Amino acid sequence: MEQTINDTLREHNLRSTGCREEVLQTFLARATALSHGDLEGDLKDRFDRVTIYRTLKTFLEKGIIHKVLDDEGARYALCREHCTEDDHHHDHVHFKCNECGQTNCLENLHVPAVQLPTGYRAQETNLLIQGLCADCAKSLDGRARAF
Amino acid sequence: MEQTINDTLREHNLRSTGCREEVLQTFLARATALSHGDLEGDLKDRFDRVTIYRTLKTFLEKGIIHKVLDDEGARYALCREHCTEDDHHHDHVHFKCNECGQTNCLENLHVPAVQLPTGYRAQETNLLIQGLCADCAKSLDGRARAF
DNA sequence: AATAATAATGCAACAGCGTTGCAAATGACA
DNA sequence: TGTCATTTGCAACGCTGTTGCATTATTATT
Repeated sequence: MEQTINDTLREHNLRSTGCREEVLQTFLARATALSHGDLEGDLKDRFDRVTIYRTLKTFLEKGIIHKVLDDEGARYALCREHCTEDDHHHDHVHFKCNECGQTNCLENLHVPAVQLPTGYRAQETNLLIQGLCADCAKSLDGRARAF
Repeated sequence: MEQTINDTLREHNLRSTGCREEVLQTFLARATALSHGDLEGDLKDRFDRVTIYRTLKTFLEKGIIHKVLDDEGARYALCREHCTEDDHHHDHVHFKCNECGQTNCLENLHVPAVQLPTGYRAQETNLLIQGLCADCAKSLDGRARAF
């Protein structure tokens, strides 16, 4: 694992540093879209806020993570497909649960094509669906039945 | 026009005040999604920043404007359909031009349905397409041909 | 293993966004 | 016209994200 992380950094031409390793580690462990605040919560005693910001920026540029549009501020998630500096490709759907607050990539759902008006050209697409994730929907149903 | 604005406010149970009239006026005049900063630019000599924030918040709650997801911060646009406090309904596409920076509602393009994984429930959907609007695409082509 | 070159970090400072509390001003309505 | 609830402006604050600069760590090279 330790190895995987350093391999990933090296593959993207980045030096291995404590902050980068731990940020990447956190993304792998949490497996959900994280905000800067989420990361700062975990890492602030060991690293400076600014360093975390710069790490996110670097990872974004190098294609290790991608930005996830959220109704409140920015989040980031690992690129599962192999992205590089020049070729970030993400056309999957993002889902935010209004109950637990988690935002996730639905990797295998990709954004349906939309017929734009004449002359318009699409470059990037971002689809965010908000609602209830399977877990929350289930436990809310359970709670409702109890009444 | 002046009349329309006050009617709209009244319909949503809001008092007519200078700031509300001018903010609404600005939305009608600019016909594009506006950020708080855009409004502040136009109105800051007449109204306080905070008042503009509160006006946006009120309009949002009452269903006069809706939030538009943007890659950098929040924007707002008029609700064309008739929304109320309890019933905000927006399933149209938002388009942001990477050249001129404008974000617009494509009212008549609505978001295609997506088959979510089992157990998931959708409540809101937000599709942002970024690229070139017709005007910018055309003028960029023209410029390219000149070389 | 030591070094030099380059890159990353921490710190301080700053700008912008968005919110809150409170006193003063304003709008709606009798 | 006066009353009351609502809205406004102001001051202050916290959070997000950025920049410049001196220090420290990583990497490649000898």
